[in-house]
Amino acid sequence: MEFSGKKLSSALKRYDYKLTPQRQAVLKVLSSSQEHLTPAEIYQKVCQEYPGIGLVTIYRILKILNELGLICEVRTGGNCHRYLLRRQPEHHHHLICSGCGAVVDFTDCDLSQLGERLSRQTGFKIESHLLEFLGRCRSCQKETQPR
Amino acid sequence: MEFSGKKLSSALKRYDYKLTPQRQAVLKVLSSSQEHLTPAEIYQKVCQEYPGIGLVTIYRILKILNELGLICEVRTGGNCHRYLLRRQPEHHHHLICSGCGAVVDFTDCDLSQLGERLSRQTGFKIESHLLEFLGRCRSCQKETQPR
DNA sequence: CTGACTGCAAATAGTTTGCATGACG
DNA sequence: CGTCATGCAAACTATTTGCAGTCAG
Repeated sequence: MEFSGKKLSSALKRYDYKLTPQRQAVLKVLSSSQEHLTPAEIYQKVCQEYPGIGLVTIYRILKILNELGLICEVRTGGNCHRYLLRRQPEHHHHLICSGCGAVVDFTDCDLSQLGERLSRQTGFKIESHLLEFLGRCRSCQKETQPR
Repeated sequence: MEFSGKKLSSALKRYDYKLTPQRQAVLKVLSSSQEHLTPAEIYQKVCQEYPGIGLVTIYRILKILNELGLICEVRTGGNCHRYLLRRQPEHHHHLICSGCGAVVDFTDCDLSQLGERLSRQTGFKIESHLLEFLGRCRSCQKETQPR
């Protein structure tokens, strides 16, 4: 819905990346979606706006954006990656429906204590964490339950 | 090191799976490893014991074991899956080194409250969760730190 | 004996790379 | 204008599938 494209563009410039129409199109798609998109989905959406773009380009742009920390990469248990614009500077987590693959974000987690303890115990310097809850959303609960 | 192969075999039988030498070999490799192995790594180890096995077979066996809940599947941020024998019936989590890919397990996490709250807020029936900490192990901290 | 299991080869899916053309700054 | 970016095709990696022969129960 939103259009934080300006910020994104300047971020790209700041790192000496050129602002090509393809990149703008990808940024626009990402910034106007609340969902976690696969490269293929992004590709399709971008095609509507910028036909002729190559899927390869999507991958390359996503790679850059990910390295710059502008988007966040999720592996939703499935085969391929999904990307979401990183709106909050803080991390966020996912609640994933094992039925339909829907993803709900949440931010509140209190893992700092656990992180500190692990750091103390293992000597690791902890950089980040990934927390995913898996479950079934309301509508999928009504369908066949396993076993 | 350990050999819980007996239990594994009976588990397979219980579900009407045949106990072929290939499956035994895979079970043996899994039960004698404390590390998270990729299908390819498992393949190589099994080959020493049972040359001529196909990588395909590894995949098929892993799929079965995973469905039975005997092994646990991890995506360590990388390209491919890793599998570990599920020794404790309870879940466990991972602390992954972004430098060398080392994986440390830990079990103590207290997410029940968070899970309940999420369940209440979203209507999801939460089945499991995945928690991964990413950081740098002691030796990797000494090497080049980014930026 | 018979259906489940294996192994090969080929197919798929997701992603990356090489290279010549094209365009941002 | 020079360099970085793009797009195509091909390469690559991880994984799955079709099929005929094989073996555990």
